[in-house]
Amino acid sequence: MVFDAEQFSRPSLEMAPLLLGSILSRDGVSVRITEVEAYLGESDPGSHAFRGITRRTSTMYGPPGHVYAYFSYGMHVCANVVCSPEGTASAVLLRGGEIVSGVAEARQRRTTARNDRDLARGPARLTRALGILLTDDTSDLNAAPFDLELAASPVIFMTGPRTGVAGVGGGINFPWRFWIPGEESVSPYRRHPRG
DNA sequence: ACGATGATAATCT
DNA sequence: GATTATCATCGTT
Repeated sequence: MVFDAEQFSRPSLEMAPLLLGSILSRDGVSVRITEVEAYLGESDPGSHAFRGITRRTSTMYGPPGHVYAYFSYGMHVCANVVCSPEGTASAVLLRGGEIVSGVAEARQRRTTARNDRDLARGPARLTRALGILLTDDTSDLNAAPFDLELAASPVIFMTGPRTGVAGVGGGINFPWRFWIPGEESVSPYRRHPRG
């Protein structure tokens, strides 16, 4: 046990900045988290759980400190940390990080990465570098093959609009993206044309 | 540096 | 059948 799962019984908006600087390991590769996004659940128009519980979102209603993994754009896996008590949907999407050990392993999984900076820059790249699959959905982060070490002390961070969220949930009314300023592994901000 | 585009499939309506 | 919490690649500055 490397963290107290009770810590994640709070809303994802509170947990998101605390995950910055934390180290997530899986199967020989360790990533220092540098960018995340908070999703509040049923009250959040940008959240998968906005329209209630479905087969996919049921994990977000599960116990905190577990993995919510979903399949995206036909070829990518993205990973969240479930927050809030069981029964309440809330999660923090892991958007990017820096490989701090197991670079060779990560490179084997991320053969298209041209440099080490790109190994885990972006949510789908991060899961790929760690070897996270759809079958890791609902996994406990306190048990093998995972290991999560929360940052010992709070980190300086910045906030802004969430990336890639369509509709009203993506506007500046929901500045729920958090990142460590100056980090190479933080994805550049992109404006998304909305038709 | 940035913008456009195709790839590709689980989930939901 | 539509939508999508994306990435790699190619083109242009």
